[in-house]
Amino acid sequence: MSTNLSRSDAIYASLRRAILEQALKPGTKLPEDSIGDTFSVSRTSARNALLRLASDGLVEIKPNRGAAVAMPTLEEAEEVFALRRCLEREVIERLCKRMPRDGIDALISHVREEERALQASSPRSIRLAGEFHILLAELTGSKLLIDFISQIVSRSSLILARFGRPHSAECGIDEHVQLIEALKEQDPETASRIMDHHLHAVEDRAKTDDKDDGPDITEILNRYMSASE
Amino acid sequence: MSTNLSRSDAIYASLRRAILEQALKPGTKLPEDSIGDTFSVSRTSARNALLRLASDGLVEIKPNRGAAVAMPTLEEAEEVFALRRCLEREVIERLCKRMPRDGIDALISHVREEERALQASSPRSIRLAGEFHILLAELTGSKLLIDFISQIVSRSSLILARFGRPHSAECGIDEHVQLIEALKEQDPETASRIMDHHLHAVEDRAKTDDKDDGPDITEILNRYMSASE
DNA sequence: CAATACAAAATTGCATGCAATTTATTAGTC
DNA sequence: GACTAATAAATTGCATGCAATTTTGTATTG
Repeated sequence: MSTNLSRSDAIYASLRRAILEQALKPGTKLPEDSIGDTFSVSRTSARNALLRLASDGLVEIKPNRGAAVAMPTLEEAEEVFALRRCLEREVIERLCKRMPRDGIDALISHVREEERALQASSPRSIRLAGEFHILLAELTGSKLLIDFISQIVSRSSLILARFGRPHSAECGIDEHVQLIEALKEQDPETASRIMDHHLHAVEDRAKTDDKDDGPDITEILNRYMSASE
Repeated sequence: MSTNLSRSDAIYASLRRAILEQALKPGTKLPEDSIGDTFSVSRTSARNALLRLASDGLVEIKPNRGAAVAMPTLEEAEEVFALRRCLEREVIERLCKRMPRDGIDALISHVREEERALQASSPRSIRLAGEFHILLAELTGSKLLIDFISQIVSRSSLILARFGRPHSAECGIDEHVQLIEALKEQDPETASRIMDHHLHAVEDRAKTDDKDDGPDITEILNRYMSASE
C-alpha cells in the first residue's frame, strides 16, 4: 500500500525538489540518458518524469531537441504574478470565511520550520517558503485550488531562480507571520493587503538581476537521489 | 515546420476531442493495447498520451490498474465551478480594461459557428461551447490564464458529461451573445453578472439529472438486485 | 453450496534496440 | 581565413520484449 513510488515517480519527485531548491538552474539541459544513468533506470522512466515536469511548467521539452529546466521570460513572470495575486486572494477570502480547526496551528508550525531552515542556511528554506502558500491552499480543502496554486508557486520559484538574487530568502517570513495574524482575525482586507504587498515584494526582487547557468548535472542529481525531506 | 504532430500528440488530441464531445463517457476504460491498436501505434505512444490527459484531469490512472475517463464527483464539481467563477471573473475584468482590436469580431464569429453546429445537431457544439470560454481567455493574452481556463473548462465538460442531460446545449448561446455585448460596452459589472448567471445555469444543469452512477457498480447492481425481470 | 486457494489470462511498468532528427565536426571551395 | 557542404556524433521518438502486478477462472475443501 505504501510502496506507491514507481520509479518515474521517484525521479519526478527528486528532479522537482532539485529544481525548486535551485540546485538545477533554469536552462540546464536534462538529457534522458544522463538522468537514467544517474538514477540507474532506463530512459523510459526518465522520460516520463520529464513529461510530467513539463506539464507542471518546470521543464521545457522541444521536439527532437530534448528537455531543459524552463527559463521563464520577464513577460511570463508578469503573467505568473498577476494570476497568482488573483488566486491567492481567493484563498484568503475562503480562509477568512472558514478556517479549519487546526489551521492556524499548522501555519504557525510551518513558519517555525521556515525559520529553522533559514538560520541553518539550508536550501530547504527556498522550498519551504513556497510551500507556505501551498499549505494555505490546502487549508481551503479544494483539490483543484491546491493544484493550481502548487503550479503557480512552482513557476514563481523558477522565476526567482532565474531573475532573483542567489539564495535570497524568497519570502519575508515576517510577512507570513502578519498574514497568519490577519487570518486569525478573519480580516480579509488586511490579509489581502499583506498578501499583495508580499507578492509585489517577491516580484520586485525578481526584477533585480539576471545571471546564467552551469552544466554538471550528474553531481547535483546525486544529492537528490534519495527521497523526501 | 508544420509537421509538429508527433504520434502521441495526435493520439492525445483525438482522445481529448472524443472525451470532450462525450463520445467517450466517464468511466470508460482506456487500455493501452486497445488504443495502440486502434491508432496503429505502439503502447508507448498511447501511454504518453494517457499521461498527458491524466495531468489535464481528463483521465485517471491507477497504478497497475490502467487508465479510464475520469469520473468527477459532485464534490469535485462544486470545486471546479467555484474556481471557474473566480478565474472567469478575472478574464472579464481584464477584457473590459483592454480588448484586442479584432476581439469582438472573433467572439461573434465563434458564436455563429456555435449556432451552426447546434442547428446541425453536431457533437461539435458541445466542444465549441467550451471553446468560447477558452477564446475569451486567449483574448487576454496570458498564456498561463489560457492554460488554467482550458483545464477548468475541460473538467467542466466532463462534469456535464457525467451529470448533465445528454446532448443538452451546454452553454446557452444567448448568454454568450449578451456577454459579448457587455464586453463591447466595457461594463464589467454587467458582464460579471451575466457570467455568474451563465455558470450557475450550467452548474444547476449538472445537478438536475444524475445518470448512472458509474464505476461503483455496486450501486448499479443494487438497482438490479430486486428487479428480477 | 459457499468459501478459500490456486492457476491462467490480461494488463501495466520498465528496459533495450533501432530508425529519425538534430547538432557538432570536418572537408572543400572561393 | 571565412563560408558552405558533407559527414559523423549525439539525442530523441517509437516499437517490441520481458518481468511484475492485478484480475479472472477453476478446482478443492469444509
